[in-house]
Amino acid sequence: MREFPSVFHLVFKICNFVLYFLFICWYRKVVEKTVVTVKIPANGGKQKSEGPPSDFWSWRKYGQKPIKGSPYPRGYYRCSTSKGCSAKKQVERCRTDASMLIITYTSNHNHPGPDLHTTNLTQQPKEPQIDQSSEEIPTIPKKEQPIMTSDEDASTEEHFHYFKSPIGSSQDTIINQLEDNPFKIVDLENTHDSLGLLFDEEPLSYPHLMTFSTPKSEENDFFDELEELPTSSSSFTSFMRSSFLDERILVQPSLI
DNA sequence: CGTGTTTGACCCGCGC
DNA sequence: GCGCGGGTCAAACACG
Repeated sequence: MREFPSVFHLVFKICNFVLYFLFICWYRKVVEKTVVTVKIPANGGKQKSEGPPSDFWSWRKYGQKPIKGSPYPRGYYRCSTSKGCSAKKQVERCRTDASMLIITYTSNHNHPGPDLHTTNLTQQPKEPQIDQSSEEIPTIPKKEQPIMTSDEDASTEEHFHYFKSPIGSSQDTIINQLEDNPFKIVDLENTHDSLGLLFDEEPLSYPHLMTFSTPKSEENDFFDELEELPTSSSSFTSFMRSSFLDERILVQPSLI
């Protein structure tokens, strides 16, 4: 009769393991997306500053599709820095706030990024440009774009505000970290209008995107947790907690 | 000539 | 099964 607790414990472990596995599947599918909103100047600018600011990767556009419910198309970019790199990103405009760019990064770079120390900001690698002659920005006619000097460009760069969401857009929620309200959860679908104001408060640095969480670390977490599996009944929740903390929003005001 | 963009066609998942 | 919407492919084209 003393076997009962051990059998029960074994079943519990198996269930725990299955839950781990299911969670990892879900986690990889959903959380591996990194959503970045970019605030661009409302008064526009020349083409160079219209696209997302450089993240030091080289991106190649491979498609563009109109999105239902949005007047702006979505551009699809693939990393061209290295062949075989599966890193992708989608660039679209906020449907309600044309000054907001929503960049969704998927997958990860499988190669080392360019050396930031040797990368001159004035000589940034080619970045996806949102050609104003195309339909990417239908609201800003090309001829009306004011010609900006390089200094204006530099100042424009400071107007880009970045936001990294630990949860993919598929959940329609983002977590916004502000000084007064660090863990405010915002419904993305309903608060596009407020995003600009929200993110104006906290400029984020872009180089984070160079090294956003990799599957390797997640795998390590996964196997590390697997090793702990028999020891704690609350390991699942702690794992989830730690995993989400690892995917915390990166806010670095150092570049101010 | 190499690289990147454009754009229509195609594929696939999902809901009805 | 069918239609729809999102994502990708690939040929044509542009550019330096």
